[in-house]
Amino acid sequence: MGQLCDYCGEQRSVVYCRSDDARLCLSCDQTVHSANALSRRHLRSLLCERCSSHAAIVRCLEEKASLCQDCDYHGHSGSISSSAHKKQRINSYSGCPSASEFSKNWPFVSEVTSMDGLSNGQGKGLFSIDENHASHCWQPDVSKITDFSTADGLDGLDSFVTWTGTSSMRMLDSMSCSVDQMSEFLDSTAPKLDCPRKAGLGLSDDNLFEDFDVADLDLTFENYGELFDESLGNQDQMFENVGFDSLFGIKDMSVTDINCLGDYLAEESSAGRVKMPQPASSSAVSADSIMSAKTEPISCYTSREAHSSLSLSFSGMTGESSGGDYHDCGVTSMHPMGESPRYPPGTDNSLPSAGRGSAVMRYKEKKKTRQFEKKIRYASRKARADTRKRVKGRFIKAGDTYDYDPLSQTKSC
DNA sequence: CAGATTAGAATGTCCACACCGCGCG
DNA sequence: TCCGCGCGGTGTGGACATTCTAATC
Repeated sequence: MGQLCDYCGEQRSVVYCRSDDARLCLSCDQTVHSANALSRRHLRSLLCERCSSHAAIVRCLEEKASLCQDCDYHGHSGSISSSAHKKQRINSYSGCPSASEFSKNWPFVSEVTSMDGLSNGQGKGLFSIDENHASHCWQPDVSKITDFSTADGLDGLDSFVTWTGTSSMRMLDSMSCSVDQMSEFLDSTAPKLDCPRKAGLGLSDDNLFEDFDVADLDLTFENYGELFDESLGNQDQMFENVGFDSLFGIKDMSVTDINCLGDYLAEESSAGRVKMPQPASSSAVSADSIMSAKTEPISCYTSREAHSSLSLSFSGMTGESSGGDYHDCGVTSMHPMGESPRYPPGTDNSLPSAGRGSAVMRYKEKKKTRQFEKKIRYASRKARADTRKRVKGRFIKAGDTYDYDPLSQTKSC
């Protein structure tokens, strides 16, 4: 028996909402996410049937179970037979799907639960997979998120791709990594990639980093509009049309590519040819940490758990490499599990050269004007803080009197 | 050359509370 | 629409703890 719905506490939870960090039954999912336009945008996915904790990203056809990253990995990496299981990717969705929409767009969703409480009452029995669409393509479709907020969501099974083996996309939590390290790392690795798919990564492309120095990259953004090409007019459109990957010129990065990159980096690192940034202790890689991340986009994958120390992250990184100038860019870089970067349909995913050029110009302009020295926003607060009593650097209550002797390290009232 | 140790630098955390800014009547 | 009130969150600096990096053995 799975976990009960976080909202009603009665029905079995079926859906995981990342934004709310909530596990909901389908009825409550519909109720909660029909409240307003913002909640309708929440990306949800099916709940892992094994751990009932995380969003499912794959459907194992053999086991007829929807699994999260961890459960998929642990369940399918142990033996050859299990790793050969056919699987299909499960995408996220938004909007407020009715039962019929659910079953139409996700016909594989059948045996998991009933749609008790759904308004139209059609949803008995939902989760199953049409194996006619099974193929052995390893490369999941990374382009689609079912959007039930629009009239034309997904066209049924187009959103599912089947492969075998583990999903193996170990997503990484943020870790400390200076821009210099990142730049050095990219500079040193880009030309050397010896991965069959490196062309797909774009890392072998000499032009990729032309006039694009990561160390110069200003990753401190005022808003998402600055991050993307403002010429697009509105940010929604930007998110619709531009993936974070495009920002960095890495396009068409499939899971295979990521695996190759991970493998390559592991080899290079172990051989000492690539110095990898040392992960901070807080950077323990876990799906949990990712799922709890408040902000989303930009993906960091490695190919295997063993490669978890090779993660790249842009969290807390800015374009300034000098010490003490780190600021959280406010845009951490994760594709939540099972969620794909969104690319403009039917196009390549590279930033248009004109847009890229303007982005570079805007960056350079901002770099000229930015100031990193501490700026006092409220002089009155500073004045107050300057006169406030402290003990060991900490503010103390105004009424308290401390006879603090720094040598004795004790206090008396 | 690899590993252990050490020193110094960098970064994060904590505290109290005035005040800013927002929502509400 | 404007105004006043109440409330919650923010920002402020110094000491200390923790983490990271580089140098040395």
